[in-house]
Amino acid sequence: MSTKNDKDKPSIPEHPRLRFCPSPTGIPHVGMIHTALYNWAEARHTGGTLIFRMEDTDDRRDTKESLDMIIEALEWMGIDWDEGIGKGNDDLYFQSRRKEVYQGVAKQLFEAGFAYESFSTAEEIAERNKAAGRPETFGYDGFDRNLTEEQKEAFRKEGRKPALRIRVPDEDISWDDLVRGPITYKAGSFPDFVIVRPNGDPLYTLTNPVDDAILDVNMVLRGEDLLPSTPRQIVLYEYLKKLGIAKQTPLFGHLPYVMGEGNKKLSKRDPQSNLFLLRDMGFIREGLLNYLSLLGWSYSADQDVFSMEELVAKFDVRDVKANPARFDLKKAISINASHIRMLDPEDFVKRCLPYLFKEGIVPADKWDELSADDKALLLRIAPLVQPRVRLLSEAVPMMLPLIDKAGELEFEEGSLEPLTEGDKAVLDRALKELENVQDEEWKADTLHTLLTDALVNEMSLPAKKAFNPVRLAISGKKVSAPLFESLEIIGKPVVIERISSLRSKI
RNA sequence: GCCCCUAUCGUCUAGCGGUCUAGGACAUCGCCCUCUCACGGCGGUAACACCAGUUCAAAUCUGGUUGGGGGUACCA
Repeated sequence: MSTKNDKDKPSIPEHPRLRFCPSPTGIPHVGMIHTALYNWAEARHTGGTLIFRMEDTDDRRDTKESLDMIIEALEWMGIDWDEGIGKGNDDLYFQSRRKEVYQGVAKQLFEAGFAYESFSTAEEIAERNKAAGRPETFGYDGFDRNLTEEQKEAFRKEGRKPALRIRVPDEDISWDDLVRGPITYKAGSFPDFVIVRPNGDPLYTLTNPVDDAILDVNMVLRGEDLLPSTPRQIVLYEYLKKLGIAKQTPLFGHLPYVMGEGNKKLSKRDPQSNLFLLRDMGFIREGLLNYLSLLGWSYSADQDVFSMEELVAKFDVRDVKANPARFDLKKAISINASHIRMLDPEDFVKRCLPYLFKEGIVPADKWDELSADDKALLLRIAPLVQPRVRLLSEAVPMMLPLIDKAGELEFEEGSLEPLTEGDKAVLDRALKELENVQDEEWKADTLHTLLTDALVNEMSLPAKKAFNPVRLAISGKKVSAPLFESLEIIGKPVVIERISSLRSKI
C-alpha cells in the first residue's frame, strides 16, 4: 500500500512506541480525544505500543476527578493502551511522583555543561534588552552563560537561587514532521530556556522529553500548539543522547487543532467540546470516533462512514492534513445516525436503556434487570424507532407512548390548535371501527386495511388527513413511530382510551 | 517587531503536472418513495485566496502578497 506521502515523509519505526499524556485539568475534551484517537489508530495500525501517562505537574490545577474522567472517557471510547496507568508500575506514569528523576537528569545536564545556572531575574533581562535597544519580547539574552565561579558566588551571597537553563547551540534546528514535512527553526530563533525553576521544580520542557526518553518513545503525535517547543526539545534530546538517557530523538507529528465556532480552537466553554455532554446527547462511540477521525484525515475519496477496524486498517499519520478542522455538530450527528442504524436491534435497545431509565420510562438501566415482558416489548419497538433517530436520546420521546400506557399522554406544544371538526369526524369513525375489532384481529396489517377502507376510501380523505389525527391521539405528537405497528403494540384498550380523550378535546 | 504553522464548495475533505468544464460527504434547495418522521432514490446551488514565475501543460511545483492560527514564559 502506497500513499502519496510514503515517498516524501519519514518512514515510521519498525516498532513504534507512542504515548498519550494529557494533564488532568478538567473535563475530557474533544480535542484531547482527537489526539488520543490518532495516537491509538497509529499504534494499532502499525502494531506499535501505546503508552498512557499523566502529565500532572501542576498541583493547583490537576484534580483526581479529572484523571478519573479521562480514564472513563478513554474506556467509553474504546481507546485502550498497552503500557501506562493501571498497567504496571504507576510511578513511571505520573509525573507528580517523579520529581527526583527530573532533578537527577537536570543534575547530569548541569554537570556535563549542557545546562547552566542562571541568576537573572525577568526584570533584569527586560532592562538589559531595553538598554541594548532590543524589543521587550526579545527574551533571555544569555547573560549567565559563562559566569565565573566568583560571579556565581556573589549572586548566591545576595540570596539568589539559580534557574537551570539549557545551552542552545548556535545552529539551525530541523526535523521532518510526520504531518507537516520538513521544518526548520533558524539559529537564534529562541534563547536558552529554563528547565528547572530556582525552587527546584522541573518544567514541561524537561519532564516531557525525559519521560519519553525513559519510556523509549520513538513517535510523538501531539497538538499543533506544542510545535514551538519541539526545536527546544530536539536540542535537549541531543544532550540526553550524549548522556545515554535517550536512545533516539523521536519522530514528531503535529496534529491539527479541532476548531469551534469562528477561528478559535474548540474551547472548554463550547458545549460540543465536552465529551460527556456529547454522550448525554446520545452519541455512540462508533459515531463519534468515526466523525472525529475525519477531522484532519479521510478514509477514502468517496466513503466517510466506516468502522474502527476499517479505520485501523487504513490510518497513517502521514496522511493527516496540517490545517485545522472545524467541529461540525450537524455532520457529527449525521455520521452518528449512520452508526445507530447499523447497530443490532438488541444492542440498540441496550444502549437506549440509560436514557429511558433517566426519564423513568423503564425500571432499570441494565438489560439483565428487566423483566422478560419488558425486554420483549423493547425488542418489538426497537426496529420501529432505530431507523429514525440520529442520537440515542431521541429514542426517548418516540418510545414513551409505546411503553408508558398508564400515564396521561402529553400533547406536543401547538399540536391541538389546528384540529378541526373534520378531524373530530375522523376520530369518531376510527373509534367506531376499532371498537369492533376482535382481540385476535388486532394486528398492524389488519388495522391498516381497516382504517384505510374506512377513513381514506369511504370518507374520501387523503391518507395524511385520515391518519394524522389518529397518530396525534395515540402518540401526542405529529411525528411518531409507524402508526399501525404502534396501534398494535399499544393495544386496543389504551388506543380506544387515547382516541376518545383527544376527541373530547376538540 | 521577529519566528513557526496554515490556505480547494457554508463545513469536513479527494486531488500528488495533462484523465479537473475539480470528485465525495454534511448542510441547503427541488423532485420521487410514503400513514408522520426518518431511511432510500434522482437532480440543483456552491470552491482551487491573490499576484508573479517554471512548464507544451499548474488546484497540483517555486517565489511573493494577503488572510487565519500559534509562539516569542521560571505555562503546557
